[in-house]
Amino acid sequence: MTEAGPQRPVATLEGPACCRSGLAAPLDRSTAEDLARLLKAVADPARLQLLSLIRASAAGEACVCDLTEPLGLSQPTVSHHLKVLAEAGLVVRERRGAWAWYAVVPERLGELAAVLR
Amino acid sequence: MTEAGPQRPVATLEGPACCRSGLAAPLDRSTAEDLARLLKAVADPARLQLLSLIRASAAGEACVCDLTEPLGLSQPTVSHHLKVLAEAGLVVRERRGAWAWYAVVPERLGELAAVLR
DNA sequence: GAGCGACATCGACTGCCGTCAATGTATGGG
DNA sequence: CCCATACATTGACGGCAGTCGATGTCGCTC
Repeated sequence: MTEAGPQRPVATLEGPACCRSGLAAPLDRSTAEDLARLLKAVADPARLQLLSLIRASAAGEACVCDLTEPLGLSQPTVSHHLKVLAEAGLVVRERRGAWAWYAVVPERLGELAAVLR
Repeated sequence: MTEAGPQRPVATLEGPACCRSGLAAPLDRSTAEDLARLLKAVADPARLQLLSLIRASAAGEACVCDLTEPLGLSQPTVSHHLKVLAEAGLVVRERRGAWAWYAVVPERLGELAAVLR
């Protein structure tokens, strides 16, 4: 059921819209936990490499088989990391035949970057 | 000796200068680990609250005693988190009498944000 | 200088996270 | 229809990270 669950703890990050500068105002516990959850998804060497590899791919997307070797990790591990990234909304998955193609969501990365500065 | 160790694994993040867009090009393992180390320092609810609290303080700095209560954590735990942030270069410490004042380093946060987008 | 107050460090416990081998599921080809 | 391929899930293991109480250290005050 992990496939199409729209109510995930991914956090909105944008409260009342406007120019939220993130850490400008004191964060309450709940908001901080949401943000931390999202940052944890990126705070891993393997997942950072995955994001960079996918982004650097020809069409901006890549399948698992192309990612396993350059990372030097087993296929289940790569799948696991991609799932974490997907649940954080940082990548999207698209089944195409027997393959699963992953593409990064630049807007999501932008949100993350915007909150930090 | 932890006070003045200049050779810590904080990572430079800026390789050959220029406009490094971070995840644009494939990251090698070592670079990814450095970046992840830095992101891990921020990927924690308590530390995010600390950063926001310090930044929202009057003079842009705060002592431990002012941070313990709003976080609802023990003093040793707060000290621990501040040490992690300091080792990542995200905050600086200044002893003033019996108190220790912490201030955020906006440039460091900016670097982090720049790498993500 | 003796005692107090602010912070740092230590040691221990607990839970979470990254990793893999083994297994399950589905798609496509012969 | 059966097998090979691509990917996901499960279960288990090891290590790390967050938390606290207890203790250590430094500066201030009387």
